[in-house]
Amino acid sequence: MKSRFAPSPTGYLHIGGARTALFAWAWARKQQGQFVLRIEDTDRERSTQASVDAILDGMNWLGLAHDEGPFYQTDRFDRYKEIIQQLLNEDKAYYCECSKERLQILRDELTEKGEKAKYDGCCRDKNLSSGVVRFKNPLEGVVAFNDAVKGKISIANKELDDLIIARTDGTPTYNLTVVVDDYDMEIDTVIRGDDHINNTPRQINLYQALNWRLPEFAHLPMILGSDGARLSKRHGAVSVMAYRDEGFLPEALLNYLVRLGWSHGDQEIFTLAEIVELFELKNINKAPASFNQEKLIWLNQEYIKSADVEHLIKNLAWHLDHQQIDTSTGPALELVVEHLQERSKTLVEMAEGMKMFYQDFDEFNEKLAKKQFKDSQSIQLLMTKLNSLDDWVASNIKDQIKQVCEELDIGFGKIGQPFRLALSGNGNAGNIDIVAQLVGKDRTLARLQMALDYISQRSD
RNA sequence: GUCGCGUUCGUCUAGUCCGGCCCAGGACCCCAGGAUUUCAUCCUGGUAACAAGAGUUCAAAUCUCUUACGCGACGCCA
Repeated sequence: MKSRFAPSPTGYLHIGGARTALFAWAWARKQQGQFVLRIEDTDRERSTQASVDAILDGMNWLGLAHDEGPFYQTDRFDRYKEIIQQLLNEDKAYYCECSKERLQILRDELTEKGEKAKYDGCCRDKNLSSGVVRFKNPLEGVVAFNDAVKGKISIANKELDDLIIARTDGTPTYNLTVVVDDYDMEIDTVIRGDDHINNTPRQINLYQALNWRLPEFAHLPMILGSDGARLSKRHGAVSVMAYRDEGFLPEALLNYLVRLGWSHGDQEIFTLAEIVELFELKNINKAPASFNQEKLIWLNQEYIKSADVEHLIKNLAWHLDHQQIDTSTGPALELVVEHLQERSKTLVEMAEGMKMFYQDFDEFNEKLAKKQFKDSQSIQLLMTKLNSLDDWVASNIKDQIKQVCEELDIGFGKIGQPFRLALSGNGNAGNIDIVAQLVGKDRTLARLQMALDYISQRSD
């Protein structure tokens, strides 16, 4: 069994494409079959190597490995030509010399009359020998197929026209290449977006003209933006790699994507292995789904919370580099990541939260400092106590804080809050004793001194 | 416009094939409590939907028809 993902390289890998790829990949894996990657680059005007690279990068980051390919349609022009010639020889296709202008006028006229704009078959019987090549679509009858997600679909042949299968320059067009490739590559299940659903009857006619067996079709509903319109740039990030940049874990994105239009009862969280094991085409929804960033964030957080520290560190590398955080000196990365795991929605957040352990800062958050840094006595006392601490571990630090509370007869928060701010600069810190331990003795004392300086400066 | 496809809480969805167990369940978001050294996490609870109408039936979210709305296709793009 084989399925495929066949993007055209006219841009980066976007969310919709990624989900299509995921479904095709999951189905192949589930069947213990092969997953084929094919680059549909017949449109040479718009296809770019940069896009090919971007798609490959995206697939790679997601971890959707292909078993065959990537195949490039531009490498297969001889094969397409052969098929086009065969169709011409068998009188199943013909040359057409209608100009683009004539076609445009024809379309305008038909649209005006309220009819479907389709080619009128003008050159069908002219026996021409140059121009574009058109496929002789059957005039009568109905094309019907059973879509694995949409169910029975049928359309009358008279709704279809004679589609162009080769351009004036001889290059083949999509509807021809996709049929030839899916046949040659022995694709059993064609999984693609339902924007292709209207092409399917034309392709089926092509299969039949060629006497080829039909694959199964599974048309996935589109992904919509929050406003119900087709997902596009104005809805925010649509590129898969933008989600890496924003701090998402690939498996979280995959989990989110698989639940967009597919479900297995009430289960929300799926490991990759579970997706493969449980995936069924029949559980795919017919209706389009809206992309909801909040749920993605929730999932991401769930994944971060339960991930292996090592795994997080691996995925964090890009962010540390990007945010220019040098972790070569300072506390062990593992400990910091572990501490941040429960409090980071994204890897970007986590990296930001790491800064206080590896970088010094010049000033405190002004608003918080004004509120928290008032009493120098308690800070002074805390400093003295911490300074004399030999074994710099969280439990001892905690004891010292408690002692300060007792001696001064104040609540934990009274000293805890200023301490927290002193350590972090912005108040974003978790367990104060652990944070202090990780920040280290020297830096902790230096920052408390900074707080003291701040207080004396203000009172001047 | 024509053709195709679709329509369950704000969002993702379960249930629809084989009508009753559904005055519709789960999750995100939101709200209220609780726990906690801030935040976060965690726990408990709550709000909220079968697009509309007609029909079949003892019984319809589930079957049939009509309407509305949405999306897609209608390219020498894919």
